[in-house]
Amino acid sequence: MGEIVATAEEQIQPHNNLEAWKSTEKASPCEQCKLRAFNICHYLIDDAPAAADTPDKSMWQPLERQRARRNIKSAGERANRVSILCDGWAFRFVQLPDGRRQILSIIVPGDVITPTRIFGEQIAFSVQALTDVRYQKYDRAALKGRLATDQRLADAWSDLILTEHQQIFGHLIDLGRRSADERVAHLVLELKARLKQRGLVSQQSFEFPLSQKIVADTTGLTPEHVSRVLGSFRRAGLIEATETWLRIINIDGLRRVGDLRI
Amino acid sequence: MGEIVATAEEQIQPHNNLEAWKSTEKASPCEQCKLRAFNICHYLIDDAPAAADTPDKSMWQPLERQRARRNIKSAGERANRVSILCDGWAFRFVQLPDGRRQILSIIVPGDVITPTRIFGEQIAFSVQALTDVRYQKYDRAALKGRLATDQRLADAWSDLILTEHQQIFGHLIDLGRRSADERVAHLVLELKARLKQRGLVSQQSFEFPLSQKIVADTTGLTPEHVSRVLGSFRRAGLIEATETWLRIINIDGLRRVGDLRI
DNA sequence: CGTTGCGTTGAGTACCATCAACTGGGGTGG
DNA sequence: CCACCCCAGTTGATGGTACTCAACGCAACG
Repeated sequence: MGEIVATAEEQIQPHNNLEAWKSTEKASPCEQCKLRAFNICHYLIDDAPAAADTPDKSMWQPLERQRARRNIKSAGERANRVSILCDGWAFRFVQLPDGRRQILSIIVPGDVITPTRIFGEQIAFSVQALTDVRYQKYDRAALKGRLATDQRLADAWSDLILTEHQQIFGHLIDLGRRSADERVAHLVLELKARLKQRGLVSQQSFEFPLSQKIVADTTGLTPEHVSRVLGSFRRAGLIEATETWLRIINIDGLRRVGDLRI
Repeated sequence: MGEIVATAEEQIQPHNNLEAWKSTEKASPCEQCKLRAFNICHYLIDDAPAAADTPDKSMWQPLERQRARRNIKSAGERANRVSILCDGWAFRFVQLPDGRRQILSIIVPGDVITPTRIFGEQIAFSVQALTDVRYQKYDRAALKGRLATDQRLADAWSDLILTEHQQIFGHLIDLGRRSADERVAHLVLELKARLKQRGLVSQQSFEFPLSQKIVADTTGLTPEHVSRVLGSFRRAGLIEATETWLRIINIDGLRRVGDLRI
């Protein structure tokens, strides 16, 4: 882990817009959000129909915050809010009584934390913050109301659910039928693709705040083995990584390992 | 595999209502369906609102049929129909170019084949018939229309999607964090629970038309290992099985192996 | 300066895959 | 009617991938 992605931090600063929010919190926190152009918020805010029945006071609420390693939601909890992750990373997971843990999916900035919550109050998994996070809550009923009248928002939300489904299926294939190398490479490439859609990748390098324990619990491996796999990737000149950033050096090589087409 | 569940076939005959349909095919094929009380069709047909805007001619269409081992849908295909499996079993799967195959889920009689198709035309997986099957197709747009006006149907459909989600999450946990024994036991118990909801379990015994190759592709194992696991279950007095039926002898023992609570 | 958490590395091992041979049943064709 | 094949399942031998257990370095932190 000696080699450092020296310039990465200057290139992208996903957190810096938060500094701006702090000072203007009485206005909409979404005002200066750089993700808005690339995620569902575009349809919620910018593209709202002219006759929007909801000047939606919920949109002017201050953001919720949570610190790294704290749970945002717990399995079985009931709630009538749908949250969107404005800043920071999180993950959905299930904790088994004997200590085993399976991470169901990683949530990156701009994602909806619980897209299926529009269908029901309860969720079957817990959500934990991976970094310090801020998120916006929307009232479930109000959202459902808007989905009923705003066709473009409804379509976008449908897309969200379908995309999530495909991600889960990809994950199932990884866990059921792919080797450790394939799983890890695939995870890296998938996260890169998702971050790219949000404008958070530059020069093949991006924020990657996953500890090896988190990677292990996502890919169904042990942390020790993840260390070996990532080590082999590094020695093969495929990637470079620090604690919080990752740069893909040889993307074709990495794809050869883990971007197996479905 | 010597021991036979001698009386099972007399106890339940899930296929026999089809014989009735054959002779009355000009009427609604759903007329005599025994599953209707237990699945989404209840809300589609029996519980239709008085002012149903749709005397839905689609409901009077003859059933589609497909023979065992043939694909019902292929990944990437576009279609504007949502299908409900009236009779027989099927499975959703992804075929990898190198021959590996992962089964995403098993579809039992009464299930919606593609619940998420209401959100979009395309699906990411293929569906294959496991036995001879018959299914009813509904027009996606018409269904969406009814969902918009019929609250109980909409709620039922939401439930469908949430339930499917939870099943998938359970599957992810199995593949990522559970041993072969646990996976197989869990699969058996999950299918039993789902069949029970449809009134298709009697005396702990139920139809089970999955070959060991199918079980292997579902659980991420090899057929040989599935054979060993099922063999050990049989020798331990947990289950009895024929090619198409399965009886749980010692449900507590089986639960101790694979019903680990989430 | 001890502690704690994370990553790395090594040695030994277990679980499951792979390869192979064999069985029995069902279908097919001579 | 029998020979044959094919498929599903079983069983054994062998091996590899990834796990387990353990020790250690290192940075952050109180």
